Amino acid sequence: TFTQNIVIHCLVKVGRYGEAIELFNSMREKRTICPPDVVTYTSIMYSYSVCGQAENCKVVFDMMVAEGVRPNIVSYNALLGAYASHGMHKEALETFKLLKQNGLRPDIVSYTSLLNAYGRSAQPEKAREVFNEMRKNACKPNKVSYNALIDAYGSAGMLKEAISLLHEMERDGIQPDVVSISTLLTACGRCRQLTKIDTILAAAKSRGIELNTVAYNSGIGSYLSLGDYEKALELYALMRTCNVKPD
RNA sequence: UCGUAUAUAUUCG
Repeated sequence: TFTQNIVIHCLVKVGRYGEAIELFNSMREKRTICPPDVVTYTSIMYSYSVCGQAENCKVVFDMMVAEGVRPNIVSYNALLGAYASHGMHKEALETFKLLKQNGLRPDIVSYTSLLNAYGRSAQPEKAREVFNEMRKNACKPNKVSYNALIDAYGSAGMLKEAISLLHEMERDGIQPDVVSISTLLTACGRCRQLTKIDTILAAAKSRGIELNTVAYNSGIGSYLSLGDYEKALELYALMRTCNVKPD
């Protein structure tokens, strides 16, 4: 079972989902030799999540329960992640409640996924509530949690709040990273505040955060989305100067 | 890091 799980994991990572499911089904058929365990089911749930098939992710989750394997926190988190990626906050919240009903404690991944579900459905205030609840339950938000909340505000047009989280995280002892910066650069375009791009680039520089390709793309994309081609080209030139590869 | 699974950024059809 352990060996097969590793193979399934590899197949999923390289995008050979059909073969992963084939192997999964063969394990279920010959249950006496290598029966699927909680990791097997969860890996398959994850593969459906990656394919954007939240419904099938839930089907496998139910299948696991029906076949006598207890979902653990990672299984619930995989389902939460599938819902979150589609902004399906209602289903995500139900899953979150269900996990607690089954005696499991939400961990940082659970909270961050639920937060993200609200962020993706344009409900930054609900995302903030989840963030606060996380702390109340002695679950310290990390870099990923902060970045997800920054994106929740940025996607909702609340650039001020997004930027102030940069300072809030530092006060909390957490260093912003290139994802934080990239998220904010994207937010500048969505919030139509291109003048903040320079502010954010300066903030990155002063913290020693090196921008990568995605981060430059974010900034250039923000300029382009509002038609500021001059600034877009300028940023592209900076990217070349810094030896960051365009894609 | 200590044999396998889960959460955050650019592309908006």
